[in-house]
Amino acid sequence: MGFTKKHIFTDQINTIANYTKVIGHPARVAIIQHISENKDCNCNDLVKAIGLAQPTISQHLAEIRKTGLLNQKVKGKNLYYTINKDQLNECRRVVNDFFVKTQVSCSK
Amino acid sequence: MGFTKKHIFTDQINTIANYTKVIGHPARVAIIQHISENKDCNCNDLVKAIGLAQPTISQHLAEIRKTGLLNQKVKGKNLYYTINKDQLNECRRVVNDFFVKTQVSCSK
DNA sequence: TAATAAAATTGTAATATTGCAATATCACGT
DNA sequence: ACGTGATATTGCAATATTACAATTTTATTA
Repeated sequence: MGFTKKHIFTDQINTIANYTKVIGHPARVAIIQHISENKDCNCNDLVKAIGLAQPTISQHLAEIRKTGLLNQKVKGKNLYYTINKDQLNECRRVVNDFFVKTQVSCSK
Repeated sequence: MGFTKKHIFTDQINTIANYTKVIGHPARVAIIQHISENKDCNCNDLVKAIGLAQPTISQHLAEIRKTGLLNQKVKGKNLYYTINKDQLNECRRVVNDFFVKTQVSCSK
């Protein structure tokens, strides 16, 4: 095989896994942190700061974007990224709910 | 390539990614939830409850074990799993710190 | 319009992951 | 010791992921 059998799981479970999967790579953690810490951060800045090639960073950015965690602002030929705070909060809520639910269940 | 360049990231970032990567697969989310919700849950129970083959469940269990999130209790020929609450709490703390740090940074 | 600069896309190689059948291991009961 | 049941391991096929070079796209500026 090689592919994940998503159809056998509930939407709720897939949602949790989708969010955590994005944060499940150090480059994407570093990208999210760098964007949050630096106003007017573009792809090139991330390439320099993180040390992966430009296509690699661009690819990771696309993965993060899929979950709605990024906003883009075009200024001339530059594309500046910021964190979508609402979506980050939603992501945090989903992940936190997983922890809370699990902790409550296993304390019964 | 194909492998993750972990050495270019800080330990802190790799720790976050390691924890979230484990939760980044729906089968592992389902396994963790099922174990937390059911006392005396063994591998066979998970196979029946989740619907993946026994070797697949066993493999996912091994991945979750690597992060220290599981305890094992041998009772005869059965192996019962429970959640390691301390480690789950540590995991929650690491992931929550990531969210807090990111939210604080991008609100400046 | 040509040169430049930034970022996405394409193509590709290497490695990792997912899933399962078959087998091995381990502990119990007979 | 033998059979049984539970789980881990092995081996393998299919797919996904990671990373980068080369190229394309897009917008800007000379």
